[in-house]
Amino acid sequence: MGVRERRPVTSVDVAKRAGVSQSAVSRAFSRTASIAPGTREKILKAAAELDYRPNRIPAIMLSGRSGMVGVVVGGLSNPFYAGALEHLVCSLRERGLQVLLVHVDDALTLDDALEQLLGYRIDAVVTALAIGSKAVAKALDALRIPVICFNSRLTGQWISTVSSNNRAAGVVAARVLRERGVMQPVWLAGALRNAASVARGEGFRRGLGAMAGELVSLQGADTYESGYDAVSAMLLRGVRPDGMFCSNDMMACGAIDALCERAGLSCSRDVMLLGYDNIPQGAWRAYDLTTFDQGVGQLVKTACEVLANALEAGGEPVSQNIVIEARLVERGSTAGG
Amino acid sequence: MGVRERRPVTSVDVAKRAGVSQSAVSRAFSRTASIAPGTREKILKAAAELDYRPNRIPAIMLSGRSGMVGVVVGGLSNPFYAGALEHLVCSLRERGLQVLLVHVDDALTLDDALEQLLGYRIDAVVTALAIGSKAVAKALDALRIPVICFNSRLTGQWISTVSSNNRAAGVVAARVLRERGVMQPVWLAGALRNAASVARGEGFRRGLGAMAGELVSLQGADTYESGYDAVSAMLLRGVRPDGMFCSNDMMACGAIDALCERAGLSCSRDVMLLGYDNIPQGAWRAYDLTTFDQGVGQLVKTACEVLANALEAGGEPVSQNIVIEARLVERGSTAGG
DNA sequence: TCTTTGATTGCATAGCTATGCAATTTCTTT
DNA sequence: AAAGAAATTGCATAGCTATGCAATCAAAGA
Repeated sequence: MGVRERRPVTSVDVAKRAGVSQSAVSRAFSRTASIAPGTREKILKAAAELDYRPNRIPAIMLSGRSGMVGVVVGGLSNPFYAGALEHLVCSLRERGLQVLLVHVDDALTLDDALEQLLGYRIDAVVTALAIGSKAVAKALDALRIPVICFNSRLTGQWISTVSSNNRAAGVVAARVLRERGVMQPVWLAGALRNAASVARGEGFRRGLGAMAGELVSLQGADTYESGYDAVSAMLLRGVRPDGMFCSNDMMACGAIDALCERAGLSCSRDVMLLGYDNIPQGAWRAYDLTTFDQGVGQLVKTACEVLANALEAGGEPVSQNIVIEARLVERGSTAGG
Repeated sequence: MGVRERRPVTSVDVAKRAGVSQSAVSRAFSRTASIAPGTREKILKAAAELDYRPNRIPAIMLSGRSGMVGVVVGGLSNPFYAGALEHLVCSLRERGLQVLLVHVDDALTLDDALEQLLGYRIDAVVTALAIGSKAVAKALDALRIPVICFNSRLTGQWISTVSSNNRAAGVVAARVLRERGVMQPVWLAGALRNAASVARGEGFRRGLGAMAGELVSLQGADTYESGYDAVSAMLLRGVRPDGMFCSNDMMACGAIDALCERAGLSCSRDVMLLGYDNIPQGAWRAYDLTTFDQGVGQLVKTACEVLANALEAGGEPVSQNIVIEARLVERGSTAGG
């Protein structure tokens, strides 16, 4: 048998074996093309025997569309983002789009990463970056391909956003605490440049109304540790809250642990507490956290629809901004008693 | 100015503007090619003015190498996998490899997904699937490209594995519990087809030695809920453990919560408990979980090296199996008192 | 100055598929 | 049965870059 050829199987090989032209092979694998059922069957049989897989690369060259979407993530350590990514990958695949994944620490990495992705002629970009600056927006807009951002305030000709109604949720959080007689409310903010966090804080303050004067604001950084540390410091300063709203669930868990461990305060009995994101860990019995569910499924589905619209716009920039209401999920941390 | 052309900028456009040939442009963007510094500068300037990005697609056709690696994940809801993915994406990018991400629920999805990925001529596959069957191994091996699996027993000409020493860790877990006077050990297993879990259980049983007769084995499914439920059922049956080894941290957290809530048992004071994976949540104060750290960094680094080897093998199948020792991380859940 | 060497550049091509168009075959209709 | 309509098929080509090869040019040595 001589040397085993490693040359990949092409449509020409299949055509030869099936006794048809190369174009027939191409059509056999296309859903829309016109081809006789018998011919298709014959070709698919030959293809299976040769273990032929249609090569998408030449098609990309011809159409200029790769069918790949660049997905930029940062902070997968937050289960909310990990879950969102999982949903996103599935939804995009259902639409025949592949995910080219990039992880980003800072703006520098982002530029680099985008350069590389552009070489692959990605059709669009989806980002779940919590933090976005004007520079980032500019870099994304310069790509001249559709960009979809979650919970971001980035703007641009090509940039669409899908966000939960952070401000409204903040108002609701305040109402819940007021209704239950909270006298000393505390707001635990996320990273300074996290637009969603800022909006949640604004809503909370507004919702507190007359009580806003009593509000104590803490600065966190979106992580469990930052929540734990911020609340520990607050306790050392002698502040004794009876109600808290935390910009996300990770920090909320940190806050609960600090309250308990540093001051013996029990969440719910001594302090009512709300988080945001509805991560699985918030439902763990040790935390039993009241929180806001952004509806990851809905969020991702909407993002995909926006994306599909933008891709069909035929090279014209599309910019939509969609807001989805978050749903309050009440658990033990606001049950009182 | 007429109609704005949407045709993407090609190397020919840059060549024209810079007054050189198309090949010169190609060489200007290549690190190895021979080109005069002045010429390169001139070309890069023209390229920047036109906003030209080298297109990798034609190069893929010529070389047959896409520079993309298919990464198959399932269960990103386990923070261990989410973290591993994050590391992996970064490490691969440092080596100039892009990540084409696929999420998989079951074997069916996998076949579909692989079909699609093959169309993009991926150079290799990396999987972090906890669960692998013979059918999966066969499907992967049939791709005739390097495959790297984490913590798996999949075998094949093209399949390499990188695993932590699950059995040895199980032995260590048993020793820890024995040394601290545990009389009623319990093993909480992960999903049945999870090879890593099986190995951990075997090691644990072996490490218990004479005490293995007392061992109570529970069946979980790798999730928090499954751990909570399995332990709750055990408590209902009247079993009162004083030492537990859980196949992963998620289940360990569920176990701790069930012990406390269903039987008022305190982890550490009444029950010594170990997990596996060292997920961030295990370090949260509410759990303070002793666990085994697989060393994600090391694991991923090794996987990338194996991958690089395999890619350099020039089409010949490569199969390595590397085992890394897990490190015991002692925290409060085994502190006693 | 002439030859030799090395560096730089351009030409031409390969790589594989999808698709417009024309040619051919099959089916319908009268 | 003939003509027209519809379906099917093959031919030829575009799409963009990297690279072997030959040609050109500059520099160095004789």
